[in-house]
Amino acid sequence: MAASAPEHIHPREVPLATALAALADPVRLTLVRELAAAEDWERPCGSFDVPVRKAALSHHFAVLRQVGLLEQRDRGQRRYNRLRRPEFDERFPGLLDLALRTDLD
Amino acid sequence: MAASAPEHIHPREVPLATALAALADPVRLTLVRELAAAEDWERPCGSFDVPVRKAALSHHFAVLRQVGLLEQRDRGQRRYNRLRRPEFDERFPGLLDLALRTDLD
DNA sequence: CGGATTGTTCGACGAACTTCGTACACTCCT
DNA sequence: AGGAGTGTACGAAGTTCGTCGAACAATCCG
Repeated sequence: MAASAPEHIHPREVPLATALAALADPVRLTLVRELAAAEDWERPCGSFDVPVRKAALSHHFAVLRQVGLLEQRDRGQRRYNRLRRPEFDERFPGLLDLALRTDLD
Repeated sequence: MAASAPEHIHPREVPLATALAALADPVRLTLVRELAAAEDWERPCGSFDVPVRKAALSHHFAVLRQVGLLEQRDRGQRRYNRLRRPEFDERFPGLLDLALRTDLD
């Protein structure tokens, strides 16, 4: 699995422009939407349907982590994911709701 | 003034990711905020306090126009600006409000 | 008309972003 | 111990983005 434990930061410390840039990407938007449709800790990194290889996928997960939207936890040989929805909503009200609206694509 | 009349498109035709990308830039964020603080048609393009030359400034205005957030109108030798706030809010509820919150920077 | 003002367009440059392949780290299972 | 499975780190390549200077267009004014 991963070489190092993932570092998490709180959405509080994230500038608005950084959060917008993180969500302004089709791959990351897909990740966020699939995560929102699943239970917390249900999905390991490799279980997402996106058209990039695992190196790029790992990068996108890092971006989402660095805006405080994603939390990761290692269990066994996999890294499981969870959306930090309450924390992110508190900092950027309505933004995640907007990102989940597939009718706006 | 301008070489061609500005072309406007409605926010309805703008994908979410494009709108997010347009607002994920510090210069454009400044433009939007100064516009929000002014009356409609009050500010010509050259009246904004941003650290870029006019070529770059023109580019940023074009980006905002192409996401349906900015409307421009020529009068005399100047091009005046207005935020298309109701239209944009209808398409992306809450997004502009978020962009105007300087406490999130 | 001629000059000043305002903003766009064009071509170019550097920085940043995205992706990839490969190598490595960690865990589970036999 | 060894092998398979999962994800990260690193370096390289290609693309996109933001910026600039210079040239151009349109308007106003003397």
